[in-house]
Amino acid sequence: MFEVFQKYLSEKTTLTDTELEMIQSVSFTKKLRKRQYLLQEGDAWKHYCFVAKGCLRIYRVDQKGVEHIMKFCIENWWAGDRESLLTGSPSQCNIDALEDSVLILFKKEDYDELRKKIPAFDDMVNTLIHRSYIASQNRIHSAISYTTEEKYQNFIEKYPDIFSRVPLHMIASYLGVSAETLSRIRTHAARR
Amino acid sequence: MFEVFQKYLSEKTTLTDTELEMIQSVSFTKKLRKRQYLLQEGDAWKHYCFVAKGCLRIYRVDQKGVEHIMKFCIENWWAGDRESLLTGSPSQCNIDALEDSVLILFKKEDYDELRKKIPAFDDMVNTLIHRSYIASQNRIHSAISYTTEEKYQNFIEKYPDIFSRVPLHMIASYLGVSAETLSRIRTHAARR
DNA sequence: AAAAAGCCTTGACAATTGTCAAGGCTTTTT
DNA sequence: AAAAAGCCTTGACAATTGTCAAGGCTTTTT
Repeated sequence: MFEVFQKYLSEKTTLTDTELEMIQSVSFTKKLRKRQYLLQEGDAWKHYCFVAKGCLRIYRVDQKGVEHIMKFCIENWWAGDRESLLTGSPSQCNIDALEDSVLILFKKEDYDELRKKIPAFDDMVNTLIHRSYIASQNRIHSAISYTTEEKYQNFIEKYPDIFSRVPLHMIASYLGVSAETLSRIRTHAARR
Repeated sequence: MFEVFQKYLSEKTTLTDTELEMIQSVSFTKKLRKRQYLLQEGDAWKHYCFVAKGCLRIYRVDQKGVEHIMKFCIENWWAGDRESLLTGSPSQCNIDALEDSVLILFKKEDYDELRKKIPAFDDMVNTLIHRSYIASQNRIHSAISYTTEEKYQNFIEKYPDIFSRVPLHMIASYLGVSAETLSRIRTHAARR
């Protein structure tokens, strides 16, 4: 499965064979069956994790036991909890697999080492975090500005590939509305 | 006013006098009177901007003409639009001053040059973007998980210094609720 | 193959929120 | 000093949303 990651790298940057070999040598693969956990609340997260196949979901659970989905991660996305990774604190997130999945993992130290040794890799990672930040800002904008219907339409437009493989009640959770409300918005929208 | 930025730098990293001189030599100061604009929708944003004094607000305007506040920036915060900066596209944001303000600015190219030449500065900037991302994630969590009252309490806890100098209707906008609803939540909360 | 679990929709009703309007107080402008 | 603008609150009412419950369909498990 490393070839999926290799393809991803080749689309994002240019590496020599030696550099690619360095990257591969510190990577390791993990397979997750549907419903298995990659991370549970309270544990510290210490890796970088690339999704080569499948679909993960990152969520937090509130005091009432309700799950709130922070992110879906399909092929070519990165999963993990940056807060726990950066601060070393126990994670508030759970990550589990919505489908059987294959992941390419790096220990934080190895990954940081790669960034120091391979400038092109470092640049790529920099761009990545920038883009993640921008995506977050746009999601915040959606959350505070859009009506529920607009949030839903925006999600479909932006993530058609996620929309088609994830249950609707999870999309509702991601958008911050109840499953029933999303259902009603859908029937309402379909009628027009 | 550069000394405010210098103090900020000394708290975040360690630099030699030469490095500090390099940074100062490419920086420039801008003063903004209350209600003046730093950036208007449609213009490209090409700087990094540190707030040495005052208070700015970054907001977007929707189709109905309603403003939605993305961020408040007080002393020691960074203002700007990373999306426009990274992609070169025209900004969807407006930035204006809520108080008379003093800003330390860098052209993007100069800033990037500093990062290349000064590893400690580069590390600092890296940490900064990471923390910004984490803060965004937590705001998303608040937006999709909390009740309006919880969002409000969370804001006061996290940003007491912003809370005390910004009008309530702007905090309402930041939280994604109407000013009237926030007002009612406040009277309700005060009664207990 | 049968049973269980998961997913989505719909109804009923209560709770929350937005909108419009008005009024009082404070701050800014003239 | 007077006028204007900005800010916050409150009422009335409609619109939106959440919660609970039930039912039908599909997928997964036994």
